Amino acid sequence: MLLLDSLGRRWSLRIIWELQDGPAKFRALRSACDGVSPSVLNKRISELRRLGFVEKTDGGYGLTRDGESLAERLRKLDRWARRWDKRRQR
Amino acid sequence: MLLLDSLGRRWSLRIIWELQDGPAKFRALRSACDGVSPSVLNKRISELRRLGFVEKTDGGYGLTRDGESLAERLRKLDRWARRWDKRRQR
DNA sequence: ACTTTTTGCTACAGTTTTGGTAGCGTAGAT
DNA sequence: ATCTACGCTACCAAAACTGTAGCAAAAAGT
Repeated sequence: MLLLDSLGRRWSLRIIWELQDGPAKFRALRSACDGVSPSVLNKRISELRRLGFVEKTDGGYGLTRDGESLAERLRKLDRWARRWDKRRQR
Repeated sequence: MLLLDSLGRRWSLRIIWELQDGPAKFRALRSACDGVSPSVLNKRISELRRLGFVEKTDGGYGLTRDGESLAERLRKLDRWARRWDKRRQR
């Protein structure tokens, strides 16, 4: 599966998720991601930039157009997951 | 993000993905997943069963209704990823 | 009944990935 | 000069994953 080959590693999608409301700086992004270690975060950011999902903006790291598009898909998936979780708890 | 909390670990979504065309037995599922080690596969299967995405059927391990529903979402995401990849290669 | 094959799964050691903390070098503000 | 915030690297410990071997039970074949 192509998506998971690129984004299946830990924190990849989470980073996209945390950037969906606008750019964030390295340290802010770090604490948004439960304090992921800076080495891993840096590695992920590099990968996401190479893939074209994330870019450096004036306000920190932000999503590209592709990144925004992916974030929208993730929101859909998240809505589904929430419904699933509610059904599940009954 | 709720979905990734549950399914963010390696092979979780891949297993769902590989089961989308019908049940598979342990060893077949294993080789479908690039020969993931049996210990990890067993762990993931247990988690997915506990979450209610996978169940034991007569033909091996198969998707529950929730599992099928998730697989459908993954297919949509995969279609998006393929389009993204094509655009990207230009 | 007996052998053979297949199955799900465990055990173990080695490698890779991630976690956690400390801190460097730079840049701007005071 | 000092202080603060920044991105980022280094380092080691811990956790996760890999790869292989092999067991016990069930199924299948003869």
